[in-house]
Amino acid sequence: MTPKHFKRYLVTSALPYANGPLHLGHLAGVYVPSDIYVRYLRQRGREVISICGSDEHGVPITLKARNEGISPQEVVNRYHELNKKAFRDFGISFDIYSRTSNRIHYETASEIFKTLYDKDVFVEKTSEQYYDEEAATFLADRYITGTCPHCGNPGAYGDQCEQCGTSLSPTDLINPVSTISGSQPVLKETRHWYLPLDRYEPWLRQWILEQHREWKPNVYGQCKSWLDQGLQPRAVSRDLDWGIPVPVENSEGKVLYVWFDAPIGYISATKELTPDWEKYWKDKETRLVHFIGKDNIVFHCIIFPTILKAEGSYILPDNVPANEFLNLENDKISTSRNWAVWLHEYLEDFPGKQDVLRYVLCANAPENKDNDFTWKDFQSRNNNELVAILGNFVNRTIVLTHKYFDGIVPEITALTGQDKAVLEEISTIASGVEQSLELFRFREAVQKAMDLARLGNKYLAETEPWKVIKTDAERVRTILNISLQITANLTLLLDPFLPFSMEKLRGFIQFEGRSWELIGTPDLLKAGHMLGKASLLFEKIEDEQIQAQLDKLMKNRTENGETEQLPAPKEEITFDDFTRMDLRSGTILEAEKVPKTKKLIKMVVDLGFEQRTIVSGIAEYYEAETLPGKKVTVLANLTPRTIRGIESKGMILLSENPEGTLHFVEPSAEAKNGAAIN
RNA sequence: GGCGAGGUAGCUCAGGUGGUUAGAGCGCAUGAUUCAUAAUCAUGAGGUCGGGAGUUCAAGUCUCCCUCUCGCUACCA
Repeated sequence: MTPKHFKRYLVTSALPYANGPLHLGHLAGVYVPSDIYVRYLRQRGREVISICGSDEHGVPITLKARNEGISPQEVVNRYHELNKKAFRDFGISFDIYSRTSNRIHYETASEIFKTLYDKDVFVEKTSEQYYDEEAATFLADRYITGTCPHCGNPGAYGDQCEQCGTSLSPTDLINPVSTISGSQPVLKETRHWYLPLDRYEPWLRQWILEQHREWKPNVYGQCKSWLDQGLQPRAVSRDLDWGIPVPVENSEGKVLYVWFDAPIGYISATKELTPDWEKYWKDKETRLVHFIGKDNIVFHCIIFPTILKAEGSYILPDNVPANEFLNLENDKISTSRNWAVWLHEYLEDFPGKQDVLRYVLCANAPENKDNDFTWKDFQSRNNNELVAILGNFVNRTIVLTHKYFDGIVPEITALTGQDKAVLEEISTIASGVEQSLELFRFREAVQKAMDLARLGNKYLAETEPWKVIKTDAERVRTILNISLQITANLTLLLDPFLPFSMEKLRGFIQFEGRSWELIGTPDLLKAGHMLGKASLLFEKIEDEQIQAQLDKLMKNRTENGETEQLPAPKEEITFDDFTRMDLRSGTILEAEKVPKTKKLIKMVVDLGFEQRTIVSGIAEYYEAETLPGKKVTVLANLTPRTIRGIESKGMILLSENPEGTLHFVEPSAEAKNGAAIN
């Protein structure tokens, strides 16, 4: 639990995927916590490096490139630079921000693959996958479209139908079409290498479930869930032309699967940073910590450690403080719906306020469960905490010092019991912050750190220097000296959280100290020291600014919202096509939920000429008991299909709203059972 | 359906190994104060700790059942 036995720290932050810009969810979940952590460690003088970079391989990038008519490299170049700049702008202090399209990464990933290959770690398997004969290439799932077997959407992708949300495999699609050439793909055998996670399961159980019980509950639980469900071998290669070529013979057209090479990017980046990289990756006295979001838990807790373990010479992560997700104004952040706050846009609207966002995201970080970011909360934390508590204390201290002592730190004349208690309290607060940080409890840490500013305000309120000055100027010297010491200590204590503001504050008081170990020192500022020029540390955020952000979000929502969610018009058909469908009016006689399913209801429907058993996935929208007597439209000549052991003869027609709710298409009351619909 | 994570004051959250009147911040009310960006300080009101049963001298904290939210997974128009 206590990290004392570690000599040095290797901190990694999830490599952002280089096919889009960063939003505040990324910052809150991964980069703000990791940056606070490494800044704190540096300040303590610990040996630490912070590693990050762009993850630049994988199918989505090739798709984006294809859509825009540019090369994958151009896509990743664009977002690598954009995201690198966003991190820099927000003071995320990586020691290196690398990228997985670098040569050194190709070498590192290839080497590790080779090592595992030579050790016979992989299993080779042949399977059938779609192949585009015109383009002479295997097709990734996303490159295949076809008709969804479930909802009939003709534009479903090979991995998922975006209309009904079902996840698919390419062979499920009806009439599959290659999006590359438009031709009909054929199934062809292909050979791939698999990482046999199942063989490492006993070891993983031991290592995680026994030896890392201290991991956060959400992380530990997620791992347990995966382990209990049983691990399967996972393909480490793919047929694709964008990525790291599989470094063995007879592997033309095959690259490493992006999940295999991405985490190795941490290693390559370390190599790029320092020739001394091995002491970080191979010395047991290094503490490896991965900061990630919850979507990455399986890769960092199960797959990557398995790779490292199989390789044999690397250390394993000591902790993986994964955060949950941040919602935005009560809704999931969504890139495709443009429901997000983009980092570069934030800085345009709130220039110079990166610390405000860092603060709010830390204080409200989704550490244990999904959390909600609202602009109103952003405003109130800024106005009530940063401005009113921290900024205000600093300001009143500096203003009083200028007013009474011309900006020169006055000397201590005599210490009262209260003065001593306040000075001692500084160290107590600091050690509380330390404890929280060591346990990755960042929201608690920042809360505790702010207590020092609260203490300062309380001290001023109780000692009332503005009153005492009229009767006892000597006493005021001590009071302001102590207030200034608190201010100087604040610059140290809050620096990991608010680096820009503390830099500014150091300028206000002309203080140079940086070391964490100085915290608690009662004379950081010597008597006679001249303060610098000061201004306001934080400013209020007005309602109009908040409303503008809300309006911007709502505008985006209506623009790419509901209308685009409606399915695209289908291609024209003939009357003949239509008449092939035998649509009938019917009435539900019986209905019961199919046991052990979430969505299925089994119904008996009266079609006049006969009674049919039909299974339908509507249990999430209708109670079985309410259904008997309901009139429905039935597609009567659909090929029967056995679902959960029940033969379903026909299909009940339902309308589906953009948000996914289902509603019966009901014939009017006069329609008799079995009446044809045409 | 299976697995996992959650459901604690109006809001956001803390609550090692069960033990006196369940905590913090914000919000709210009242009072004090004016050095300060009408900021600050003090006091107070507010909780059947999702519901039920059980173990125990004693449960927010352990066991079981139920319920709601989120994630993964299965099944599925």
